[in-house]
Amino acid sequence: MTRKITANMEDYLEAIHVLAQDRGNVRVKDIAQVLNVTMPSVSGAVKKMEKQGLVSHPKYDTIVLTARGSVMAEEIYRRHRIIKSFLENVLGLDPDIAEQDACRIEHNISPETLAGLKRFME
Amino acid sequence: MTRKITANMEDYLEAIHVLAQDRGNVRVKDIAQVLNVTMPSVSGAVKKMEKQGLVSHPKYDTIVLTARGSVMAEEIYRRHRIIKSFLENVLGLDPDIAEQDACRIEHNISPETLAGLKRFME
DNA sequence: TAACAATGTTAGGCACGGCTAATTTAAGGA
DNA sequence: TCCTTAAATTAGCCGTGCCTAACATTGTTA
Repeated sequence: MTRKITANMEDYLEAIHVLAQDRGNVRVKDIAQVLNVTMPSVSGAVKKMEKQGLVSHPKYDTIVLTARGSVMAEEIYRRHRIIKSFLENVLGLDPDIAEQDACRIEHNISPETLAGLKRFME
Repeated sequence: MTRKITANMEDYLEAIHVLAQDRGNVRVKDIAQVLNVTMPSVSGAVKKMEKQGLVSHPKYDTIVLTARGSVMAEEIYRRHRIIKSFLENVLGLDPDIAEQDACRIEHNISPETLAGLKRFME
């Protein structure tokens, strides 16, 4: 039932989640800025996510995560935080690099490895 | 000069490298088997890699890495081994899972993080 | 040597995800 | 109210990388 989602869509989902927390409402333009893509790219991605029931987006309006989208976004962001924290606090990496790497690794890590990282930090 | 390469091409390069070490000569079929794709997919990928000067591949013949391809493949495989070793020996993960995760993470990790992992294991 | 099996390639199509250019809508100011 | 501008959308294109179906080549074997 939980349809698989691409790494790209995970990025969009996460960006929306973070923007919503920071600024309240989320527009196509904001996402484009954060993800460093053009607005048409965001439009297309959001449309796809809407079909998958992850966001709600009335035309020309702001974008809101559905319950399901929210759950997924939080899960992705949770992975992100764990990975970043590990890189920063355990490996002692520069926060910017830790952030960058977390962004990419978060899409490709198994629950087991994630649990391993977490265990390690306690 | 070192043209950037996609994660997918890295997989192909690595597979060829490993196959060459294991069995000596490498055929389209072998790569297809290892990467779990069809032969036409391999044909296309190999053609692209040939254009980039990474492999040599006479029609209907075996595939051989060029010097440049070899250097890149070894570098990728080195990353792979470090990551796998970390997951297995430091985090104590199952070797199969460590292998799987290494395969995916190796394409998305910065030199800094890699160095961090390595440092950690000494 | 002729035919068959295995291997490889080509042709053509699909999904993803990016882009630019052109159009549409919404919102604010004269 | 009308007009300008910012934001968003649509249309259309491109590259990547996968697939199936059809064709070509190689090598083996009867």
